[in-house]
Amino acid sequence: MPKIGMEPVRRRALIDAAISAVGERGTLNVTVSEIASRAGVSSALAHHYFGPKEELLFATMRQLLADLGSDCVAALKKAATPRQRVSAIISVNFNTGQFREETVHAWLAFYVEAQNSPHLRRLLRVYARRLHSNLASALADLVDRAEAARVAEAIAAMIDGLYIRRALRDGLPNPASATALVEDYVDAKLSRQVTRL
Amino acid sequence: MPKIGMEPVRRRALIDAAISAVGERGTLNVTVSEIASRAGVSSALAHHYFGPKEELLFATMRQLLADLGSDCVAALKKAATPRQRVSAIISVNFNTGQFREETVHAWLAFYVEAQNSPHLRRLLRVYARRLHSNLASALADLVDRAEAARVAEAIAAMIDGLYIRRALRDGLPNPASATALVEDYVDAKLSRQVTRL
DNA sequence: GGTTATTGATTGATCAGTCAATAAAAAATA
DNA sequence: TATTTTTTATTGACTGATCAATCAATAACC
Repeated sequence: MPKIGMEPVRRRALIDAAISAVGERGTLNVTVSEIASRAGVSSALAHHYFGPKEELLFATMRQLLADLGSDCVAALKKAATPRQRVSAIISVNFNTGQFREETVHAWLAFYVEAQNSPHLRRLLRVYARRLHSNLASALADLVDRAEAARVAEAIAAMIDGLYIRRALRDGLPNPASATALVEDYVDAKLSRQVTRL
Repeated sequence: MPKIGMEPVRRRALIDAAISAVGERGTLNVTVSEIASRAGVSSALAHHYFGPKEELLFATMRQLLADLGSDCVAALKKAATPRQRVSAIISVNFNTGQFREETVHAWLAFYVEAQNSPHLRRLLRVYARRLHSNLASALADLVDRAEAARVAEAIAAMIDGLYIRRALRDGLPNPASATALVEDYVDAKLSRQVTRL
């Protein structure tokens, strides 16, 4: 059976399995066996490729971040104006795969685990900073720099908060209304400022 | 040694110990022994009073909610105008014991656990609904009803989001700036509306 | 013959939950 | 009042389950 070159295939399968297992259960308290069996392999193989369980979870988090990152890059590429760039970032968070129930639960689980694990914490901070800087740089063209930083923080908080509420109430804030809520905030803020473009 | 009438004392001590254990570790994955020893008793006693671990955690969550609730009632009592009532609610979330690092971590942990436990989910939903209705009723005097509901949702999301970010970055959004951010949003929204009061 | 893929079986640790035993307070009974 | 009985408080020791991690063994590849 051993076909060679299996390593990348298995790694990816295990990570995908981990995402779906964590997402479905809503917690990082999933067993290695559970993940492995979803990926169609034994738990021993999971350890063979990833070593300790933590390592597999780190890889999973990195994958989640990478997915969001590439969605974000793609969305920004299509945006022509600064205001559109802001909308693109908001939209990515609510309208791509990110806002699926499963993914939302996984994100939340990782957020909590980051409290314990400096490594996970660092990964999440990278995401938070990138989100913030993307927003702030788009906003910097629309309002003054200090205000841009503040608005970016508020938008980011609203996005995170809507994720939590999405996870809690069963699917209540749907993508469209979540997007509308954040956009409305942006409009409210921008309408009081002199736009530079 | 057995002094009678210990039950309420021990229950309270165990709940307090649970809050601080969960808060410090940032996860509900604390052992009954850990909680019990913080409370100065054996794990067997914890089981004696609360039965299964879950029950102790439910009681802990209920305590957290009750604390927030009474802080909220107290703050609302001092508010004279609708606008002040909105501010009071915002301020409670950021300026009382609620925004301490420990408490924030505990909240987050409970949020995640609620994904698995319908019972916890119900408890949290009560909190979310109360927050929303408090906000919406205050806002209903300032903007039209539909808009009030939307703004309330946005404020609630921002509050939750700032909690997450507070938990993630080490203490970055301090109470004052968190409050300012939300207040600024409220002002931005209200300034575009005809106030009725 | 060395490398890669794969697993079943095993080990060791951790924990939730139980239980029998101890002791003091309170209640019942003599 | 003196005694026995019941109730309440408390724990150490134990049990059973769960799981992460290891390892030796098997087999295909090159």
